[in-house]
Amino acid sequence: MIIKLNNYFDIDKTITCGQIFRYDIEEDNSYTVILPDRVINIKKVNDELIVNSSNNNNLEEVIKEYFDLNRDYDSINKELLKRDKSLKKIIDSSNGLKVMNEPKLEALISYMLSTNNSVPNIKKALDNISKMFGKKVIFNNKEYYLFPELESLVKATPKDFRDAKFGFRDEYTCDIVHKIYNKEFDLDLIDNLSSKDALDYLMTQKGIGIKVASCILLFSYKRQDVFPVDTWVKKFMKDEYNIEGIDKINNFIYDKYGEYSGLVIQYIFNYNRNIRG
DNA sequence: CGCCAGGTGCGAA
DNA sequence: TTCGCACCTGGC
Repeated sequence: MIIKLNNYFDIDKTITCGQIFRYDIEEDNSYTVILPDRVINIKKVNDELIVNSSNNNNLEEVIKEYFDLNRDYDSINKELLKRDKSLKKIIDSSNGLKVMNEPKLEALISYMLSTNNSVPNIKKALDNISKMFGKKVIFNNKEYYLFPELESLVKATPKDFRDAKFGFRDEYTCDIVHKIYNKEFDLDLIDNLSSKDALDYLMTQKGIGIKVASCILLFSYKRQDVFPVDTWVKKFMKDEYNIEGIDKINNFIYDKYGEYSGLVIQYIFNYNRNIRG
């Protein structure tokens, strides 16, 4: 299927900037990405996306929602530049970067895995648990495993998580999966909470601190007013503005960028990581 | 070996 | 409230 793009989309930055973990880069520079209910191969040619999928149900809608292609980023970027001219180099370096809309359970587990962990290890652990409890999909003659449904993942024991290389996060992840299954913890309830209450609610769970909670809200709940402040962003804020401390950074960012803070942080992360190293 | 990776929970001051 | 430290695992 071919999807016409109506504003600029940098598929490389968007996929590889650390928002998602379960993707492969193919020899032709296309990407194979595992979505909740399908495996897709996607490539951008000029202003079109060429997509093949193991499941063509509502494909265009699913792709547009997943990559957040319906939002008018050009207008947002213009507004941000008006508010802060010094953002120009950062916005330019991140042009076409989208904040994706990820499935809730997978985002929760993925970012819980990210605590004191490396991207390759996170990906391996997600692949392992998917292979153990997820549905197999054959796509382009290769085997892929979708991220497990809750009803399947709840069967996993702490040892299963440990075997899947979750490390010391095994008990935390196992515990929260059971709580979600038993309705003691409700991922859908979060939709109705203010961003601050949603952060607090997520942080009642072991293994979820402010960084993980922020990632979940930004990347899975469209909450662009919350934003993860990680080691990269801390370094940038100290080097560029000489601001240190999580509260000071939070206030500084939110005062300047408000409802677009999450997007700006993602731009800064991208800039800091790719341009400056 | 030691150190670190897009942090967090815990106990001690 | 803040501070220091340990923590699975794999790569360097």
